[in-house]
Amino acid sequence: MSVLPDSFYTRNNVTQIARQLLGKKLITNVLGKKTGGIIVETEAYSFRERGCHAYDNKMTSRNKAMFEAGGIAYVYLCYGIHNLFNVVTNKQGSADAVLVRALQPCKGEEWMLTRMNVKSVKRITSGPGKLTKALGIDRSFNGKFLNSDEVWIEEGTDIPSGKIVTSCRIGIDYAGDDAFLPWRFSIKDSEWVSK
DNA sequence: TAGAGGATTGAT
DNA sequence: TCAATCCTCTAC
Repeated sequence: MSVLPDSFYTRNNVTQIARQLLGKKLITNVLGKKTGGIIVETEAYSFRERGCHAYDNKMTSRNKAMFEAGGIAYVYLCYGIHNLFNVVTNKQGSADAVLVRALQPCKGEEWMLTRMNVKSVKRITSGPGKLTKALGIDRSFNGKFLNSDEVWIEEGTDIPSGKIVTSCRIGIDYAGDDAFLPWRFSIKDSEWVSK
């Protein structure tokens, strides 16, 4: 199984990357415990629109990872509770990113069950805050390369465009008209996508 | 340095 | 429908 090359991430087309990440495998290796899943839901964010933390090229101590060259992780805390995992894309200085919203577990299910303190693998990764907990991702992953020993993305199944559902992004009402951009992508009929 | 709010979730 | 919970940003 091969890890995605840097050239996958550094393209200047964040929505295409968000679509192509569907079917790929996100894997973490935390304290020797390998866990991961197939990406089934993503959202694209770009500095060109208001839904993005880096809108209008505004760099802060929180979002500076987004301004790095594509191929690293951007992890931040939301609502004081949840770590959200993003894949940084585009070239250095162009702050685009893809939020991973849901996975289909495919590796280390027993560790994920332990982390989530549940007995069934169902729904343990069906949401951006839950999948980071299941995979052991926290803010120490911010800025990590996606070909490191601790987190990486592998080639997976190519999802034909007919199997991809496009919709509006979630939870960004403050973004005005940009909240209606069809930049959320998920695999049709997958039982693993978020609610 | 204080105050407001958020790319969510799960319980009510 | 709402609270949990704390980091981040903005304004003063």
